[in-house]
This record gives sequence, structure tokens and C-alpha cells, in this order.
Amino acid sequence: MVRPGQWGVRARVERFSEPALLLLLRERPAHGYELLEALPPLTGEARVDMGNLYRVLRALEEDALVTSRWEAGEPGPAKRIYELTTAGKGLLDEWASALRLSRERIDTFLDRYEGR
Amino acid sequence: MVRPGQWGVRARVERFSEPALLLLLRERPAHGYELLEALPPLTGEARVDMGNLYRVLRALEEDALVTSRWEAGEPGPAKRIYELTTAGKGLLDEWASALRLSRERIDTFLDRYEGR
DNA sequence: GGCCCTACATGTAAAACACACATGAGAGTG
DNA sequence: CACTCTCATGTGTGTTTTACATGTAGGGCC
Repeated sequence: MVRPGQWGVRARVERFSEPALLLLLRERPAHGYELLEALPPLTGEARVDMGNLYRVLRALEEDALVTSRWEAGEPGPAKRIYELTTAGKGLLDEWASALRLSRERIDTFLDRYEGR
Repeated sequence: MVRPGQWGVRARVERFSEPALLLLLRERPAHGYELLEALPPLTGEARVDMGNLYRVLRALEEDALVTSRWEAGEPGPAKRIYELTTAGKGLLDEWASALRLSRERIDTFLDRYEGR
């Protein structure tokens, strides 16, 4: 976005969908599409890219931060249900403290911006 | 960072150096190297990439958000002094409100994380 | 059969960021 | 005066992250 007369600003935390995902999964196991719909109110983004969402889920699984199992039988296509592991909970905790730090930095910035 | 057994987490706001730059320049005109040293306490990052810093400065100038002039004569190499324009102040204001939103989203996340 | 919704996924381009290196002035040291 | 150090401004290029587009497939509805 650093280029045209397009200096629209969003101020997003990078990879914010990742901790959001982990938090939702800590609350209860879920499948991808379900998470896709549950994410926006948590992230504040209107839409979440589904392609990348599935990629993140599989990357998390590769490192044993979540596990998955297929759930067939239900009406509609088969669903892959994801569940948080203990390691995954640990990562969520890391995110939480990183986000607290991030919030402090934003506060520092805004205080200085407001001239305090 | 989404790949190896490397799930270290930083939770940075994307392009955060940009509003930081604008804020510093609102306080007083400055040259690149000076900004480079003034940024870390504001962003919380240990180091800021100088290459990208200069690129951002010139991109900002292209869109008339800052102006620059060479300052020679002083001891040491010539410096390019950057100054914030009215449009630049406007962009800083946009960043500030975007950052307030971002902080609220983090709060929402943390509240839910802490089970409230 | 044609259309929509759910569900999972890959391909690829663009944006943001990190790392490495080049250039040059002046100042201090042996 | 060659050597190294700091200040200062940049370019080149690879990696990571995000965005946009597309593909496949089951099932319900009319």
C-alpha cells in the first residue's frame, strides 16, 4: 500500500487471525467454515480470507498446536473438526502477552499523539 | 513465520513505523538517521530497518505528506531534512483513530481470552 | 438439470518486511 | 597519509504475510 495516492490506513495487528483462531478453538472444537464465520466479530475485519485460513489451520496442525479429525455423516460436505492441543493453548498464552505489549505500545503512541 | 517449529509471536501493528515517523515529524522536522534513532522507544522495536525507513520517507514525499530539503554546511555528511505537511498531519490523524480502533479490538480479544 | 449453499482447498500476485551491501564525508589514530 | 570509525543516505534482493482468484464436491430446492 506504500505507493499510490492510496494512503488508507487500517492499523491491523499482523497475523491477528491466528490468535483469534486459537481462542475460538479453546472455547470449543470447530471446523474451518464455522471459524470463518465466527472470526469477524473477534478481529473486527469484515471478511477473513478462507484460503489463508485453511492454510494456517494446517500449518498449526503440522506443529501439533491443533489436531483434526474428519466428521462425515452429517448433512452437507464432510467437515474437518479442529481441536486445540496443550501446546496450542501455550501458543495462545504467548499471543495474549504479546498483545498486551502491543496494546501498551499503542497507548504510548496515542498518549504522545495527544500531547501528554 | 507460518511454517517451521518457529511459532514465536510478536503481535506487531503492520507499518507501525509509518505513524511513528509522522508523529516524530509533527514534533519537529528531522533527518532520516535521526528518526532511525528516535523510533525504537516509540515503536518498542529494538531496531528499525534503515533501508525501508528511507523508502517510506520518499514514498511519503511523493504523495506530498512530507517535504524535504538538503541541509549542507554542517559538520558531517549532508542531511535531508523532512518536514510534515498539512496532508501529512491529516494522515497522522487517520492513523491515530485507526490505532484507537485497533486497541479496542485487542481489548475485546483479551477480555474474551481472560473469560470475561 | 440448473442453481445456490456449505465445506475444503490450491495457485498466484501484491504488499510488507528483513537482510545485505554500496557510497561518501569527516574525524581520530598510528 | 593510510586506516578505521561514525554519521548519513541510499539500492538490491529475498522472505513472509496478505489478498484475490479459482477449483472441486456434496446436498437441497424448484
